[in-house]
Amino acid sequence: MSLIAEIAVSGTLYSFDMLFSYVVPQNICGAVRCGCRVLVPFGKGNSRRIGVIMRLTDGDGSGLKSVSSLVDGEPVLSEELIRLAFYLHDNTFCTYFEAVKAMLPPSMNVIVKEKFRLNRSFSDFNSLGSEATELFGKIQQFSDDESVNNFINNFISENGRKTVDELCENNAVVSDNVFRQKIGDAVLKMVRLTDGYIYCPENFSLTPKQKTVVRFLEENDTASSKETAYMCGVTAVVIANLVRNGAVEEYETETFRHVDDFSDGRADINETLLSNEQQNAYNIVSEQVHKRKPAVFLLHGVTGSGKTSVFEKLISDTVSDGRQVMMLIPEISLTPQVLKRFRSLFGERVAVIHSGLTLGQRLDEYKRIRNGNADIVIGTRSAVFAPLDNIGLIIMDEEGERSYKSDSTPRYNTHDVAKQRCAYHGSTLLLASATPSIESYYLAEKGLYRLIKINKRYHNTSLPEVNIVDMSEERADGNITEFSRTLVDEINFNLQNGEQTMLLLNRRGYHTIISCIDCGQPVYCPNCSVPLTYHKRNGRLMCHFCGYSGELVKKCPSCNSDRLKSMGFGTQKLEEELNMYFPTARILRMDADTTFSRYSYEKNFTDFRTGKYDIMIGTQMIGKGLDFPNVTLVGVLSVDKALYAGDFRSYERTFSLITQVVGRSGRSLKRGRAVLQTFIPDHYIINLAAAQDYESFYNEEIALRRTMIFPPVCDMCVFCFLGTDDISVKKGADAVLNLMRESLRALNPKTPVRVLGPLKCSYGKINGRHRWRIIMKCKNTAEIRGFISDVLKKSAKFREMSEISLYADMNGDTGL
DNA sequence: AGCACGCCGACT
DNA sequence: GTCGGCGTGCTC
Repeated sequence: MSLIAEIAVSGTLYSFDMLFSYVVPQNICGAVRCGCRVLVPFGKGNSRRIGVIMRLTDGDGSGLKSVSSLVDGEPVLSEELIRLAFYLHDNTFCTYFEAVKAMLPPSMNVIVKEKFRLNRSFSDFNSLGSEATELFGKIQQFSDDESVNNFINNFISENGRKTVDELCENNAVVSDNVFRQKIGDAVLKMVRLTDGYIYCPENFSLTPKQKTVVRFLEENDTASSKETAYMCGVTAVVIANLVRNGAVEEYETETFRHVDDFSDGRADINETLLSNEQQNAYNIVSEQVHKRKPAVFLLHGVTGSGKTSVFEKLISDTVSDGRQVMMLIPEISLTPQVLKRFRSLFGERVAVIHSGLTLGQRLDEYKRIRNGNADIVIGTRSAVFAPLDNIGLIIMDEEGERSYKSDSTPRYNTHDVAKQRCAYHGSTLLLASATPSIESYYLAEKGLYRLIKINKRYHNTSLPEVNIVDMSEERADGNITEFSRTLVDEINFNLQNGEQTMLLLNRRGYHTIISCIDCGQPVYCPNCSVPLTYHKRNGRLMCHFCGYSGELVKKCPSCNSDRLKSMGFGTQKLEEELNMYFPTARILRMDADTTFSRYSYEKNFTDFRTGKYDIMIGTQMIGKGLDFPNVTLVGVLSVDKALYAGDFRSYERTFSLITQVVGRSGRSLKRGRAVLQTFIPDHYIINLAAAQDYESFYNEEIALRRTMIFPPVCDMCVFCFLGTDDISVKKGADAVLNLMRESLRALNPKTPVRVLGPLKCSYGKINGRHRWRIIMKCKNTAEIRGFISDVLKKSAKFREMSEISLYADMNGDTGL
């Protein structure tokens, strides 16, 4: 009998993934525990791979390979998180290792490197075969360890590692494992011209692209590599070549960001005063938290109802009961003031997890949580895996946001993971939003979630007064600008009264695209099926999906006509019109083009809040969770297109967007106003959003979902096929469709399963990969998940699928 | 995905 | 008689 470890091994494909069993060698038996990372030999070549021990059993180890070495003294995953990894594996169709990896901070991605050295006292040549003896002879010619290591590594890459392994087994060569933890590499790569170039430019012969870069650096002295590449419209290769021939040098700066900003001082939770409705919500949830039994609440509060104050009280209450709190928010970079607020209330007991931290900082926060030094965790989606061991309460703010659904492997839904954790810890899940997801409200209606409402705004201000403006009338009256007369009047009113205005644009219409007057075709990205957008800042056409950048074309690529026009409500046109209407207004433009680093958002928002601007203009991002007390007017320039985005959730999203952004208006003492510009003023979504009438919207929408059979009435699994050749991707999808039809006949599930497709995805090509999808309406049961897993595994062996990748996504986006 | 095995053609 | 093409099958 020996100790057997069942291990989630890295680098496996879903089609052959499983837990792999290894014998634990005697010398590390005492130290090995579940949740520890190990190094194991894998595959024919026995290359070393990292893995995580998921189970330990006693058994017969004959025929099994042995664990090579132990990486961690202490487990990196608790028993609960290991269970959660199994859950992720079973529910999101990912490999065991992918599931495990999602729960660890990114800096735990160790890179394993094997380092070889020669045993110089080795003499037992009789035990070696002829090839091994010959190789040993060659290795002996190197005098230092470094060259020995290089030679052996080269030998392995050319000849495989069989002979080297023989030498290792006989102790002629020793293999050490070197782990390189990737931490602290969150630095910004900067470039500048070298002194050598500045003094003697004539010594360098440069290609045209290199010249652009050099000219750019002459003007700007220094810039980040990324920005330089962006501004010059070149790839990183050009810069790398300049570095190689010595004209440009690279250096690094810390991406500086103050996480621990306590400058707001200390705040006292007792100063938070609750309204009757808030107090009632607090009482209900708090009572449940103390019961220590899992339960889910849906807090539906109108915009500006002060949900955050309820959260604060609940958090304080839960931690004083000796339990931990997790607060999840959709996008952390947009809510710095929330963070500051929590820091000032709870100080260092708060840990923050989000992508803006450096890897080192993230690891520190992770350790603080694991060691029990932080009992309040605030973070985005991935923070749901925080290594807390005694959770009392999980809060999901703006629970209807789609960012809670992961769109890369593992494709989990944060709601479901949070529920798993609550079930384990006996904790309360509090979902909160002004516009809950249809799914959540449906479950609340069915009595599975307990619904709590806050109907009044905190300061008792009424909801904004909304004016819906029919843009077709404006056009008919000869107004061809994007600003209706009503909106212009309202903005002028605000300018005169020193009050602030926010303007929301639809992202699609915001970008300028170039299209041909003669054939009507827009200029497309060569890798993706989206039109390129014109960037004023670098004067180039760029693709937002793959990062392609090209010269501004002079001729239409489809018909060669030179009559091109810029289309869309682009930046330039917008600015011209703003200048025309409001020549003296101070305007803050928030878009990806002006804000290179996402952290300039924070500064911009602060500047806006402190009154340095009169008008803020931007896309979706300005609608989310921000609190600007002096904003009394919100203008929605156009969101019509979002209603027809081709996903069954388009209405839901548009309703939510309009409701949220209109709710930004008049959050303090003055009543707000809003102007909604639209070409379809009678559309019920627009009217219900204007009235902030969530319940009526829900009733309409759920009726629609029932007749059409869409979630939450059923579940939807999307099978997405990707590959370089469009026709073969379609063929692969067809083959898999056949398989599905056949196995479904044998399966005969309790609820009907409907399979649609294959359909081309709405973005038919991204990054040069064509995309097709099969949509399956079903009920998300263990049986159906087994079926899906089976289809994925079987189809990987199809000849038609050899060059095509496939993933399944349960209840994700169906349109993409 | 790697990696090795294996079964056929073209070379010394 | 051997080198190397890439089809097939496995990964504890």
